[in-house]
Amino acid sequence: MPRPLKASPERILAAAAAEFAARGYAGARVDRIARRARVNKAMLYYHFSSKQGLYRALLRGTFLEFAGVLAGLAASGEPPAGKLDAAVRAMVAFVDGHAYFPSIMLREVAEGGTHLDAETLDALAAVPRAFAALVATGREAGVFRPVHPLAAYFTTVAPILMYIASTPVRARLSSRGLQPALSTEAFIGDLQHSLRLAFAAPAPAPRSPR
Amino acid sequence: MPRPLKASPERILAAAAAEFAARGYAGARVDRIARRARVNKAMLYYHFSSKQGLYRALLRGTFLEFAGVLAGLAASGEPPAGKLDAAVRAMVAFVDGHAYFPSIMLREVAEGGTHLDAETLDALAAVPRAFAALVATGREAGVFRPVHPLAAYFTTVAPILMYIASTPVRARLSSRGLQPALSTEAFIGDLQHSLRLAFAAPAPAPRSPR
DNA sequence: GTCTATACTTCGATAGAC
DNA sequence: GTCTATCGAAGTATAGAC
Repeated sequence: MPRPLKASPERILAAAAAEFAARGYAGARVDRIARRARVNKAMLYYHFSSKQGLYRALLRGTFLEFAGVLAGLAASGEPPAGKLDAAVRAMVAFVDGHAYFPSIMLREVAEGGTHLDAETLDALAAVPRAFAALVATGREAGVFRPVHPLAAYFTTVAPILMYIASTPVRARLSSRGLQPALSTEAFIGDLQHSLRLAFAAPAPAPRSPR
Repeated sequence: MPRPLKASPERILAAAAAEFAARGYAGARVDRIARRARVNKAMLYYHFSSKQGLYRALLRGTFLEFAGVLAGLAASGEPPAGKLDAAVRAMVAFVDGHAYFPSIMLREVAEGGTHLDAETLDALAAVPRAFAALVATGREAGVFRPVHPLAAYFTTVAPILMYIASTPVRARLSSRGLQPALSTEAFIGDLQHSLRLAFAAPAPAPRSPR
């Protein structure tokens, strides 16, 4: 294996992820990305042709990977309530390996998808679609109430993204005594509990009470 | 009233809100803000001294206003479950008058609060604090289960912010047939329903069943 | 308070040698 | 595939007259 670490394109993508997450598309500097990736700017443009091309390549790959994880869960044999818990866990786990994901997702939503082309939009759409498939199995099994799949998606994903992405702000607020602390484990537990209750089909009324 | 419309500082704030929401802090252009506000750049700097100063002034005011709305709800005499519904409605209504709010909030979270000074952080912290007060009244009344107030805050606010801010992306996805439509009314109804179930204290087991 | 004109800086992108 | 050097555009901010 003569290749020392990672090849240039991968190193560039990793550096771009950190930079875009921390500063946003407009705030990101191509020079900084190149420096972090230990390549020069010309190399970066050689592989990705523009700042925009680099951004889209990064997001397309990330969206598809994330959607793949959710699709795997939806197709698993577990009972639906367990799939929901697993989805929450899986999203948090995904973020462990892709620390830049929440920030970039939040930013792109806020930006209205301005920087995305058709191909990247397709990849983005795969994420809620995979989650909807998961919810559908619960509805078909009669254990979830009839929530709109997209409403369920936002109710599940948005708190996770915002909680994780807000870690630095929450740390600042906590250290200044402006906000109580909340550990990831406690948050995940609370959220899983909330979602189970939120989506559960109402217990059927007993046939003859009393 | 000789003054034609709004005074310069207010027009500048309004223009800044639109620009920062659409493009983010780094993407926002002082020239564009000045042009939209129908003042020149020098005027803008005269009133707000810097791009950063303008941004902070805008956010501080918005955070305090939003926190004020929630604090008013928490202090109302309504039953807690009704306060929760009202909080969801109030957040959506707030956004109607402050269309820029969701994008800016999402962006600032993603950015880690980098652009905020102590004073603006104080204003930001007032928002979850007001919501926690609302949740506390429900817990004290015994009708909410013991969720962490901050977890409840994220579970409530994040879906609303993301749903609203994602309107442009969702429109693009819907029009390309990549995603089902979801009206604001349907979303709000689903979310209110979900949150009522999610936070409700479990019904006490009947003393002597059968 | 309001304007025009401009100084100074930084950024995305490329040319061209190796 | 990799580098150095650099160009032109665009950005924040200010000077100075009114």
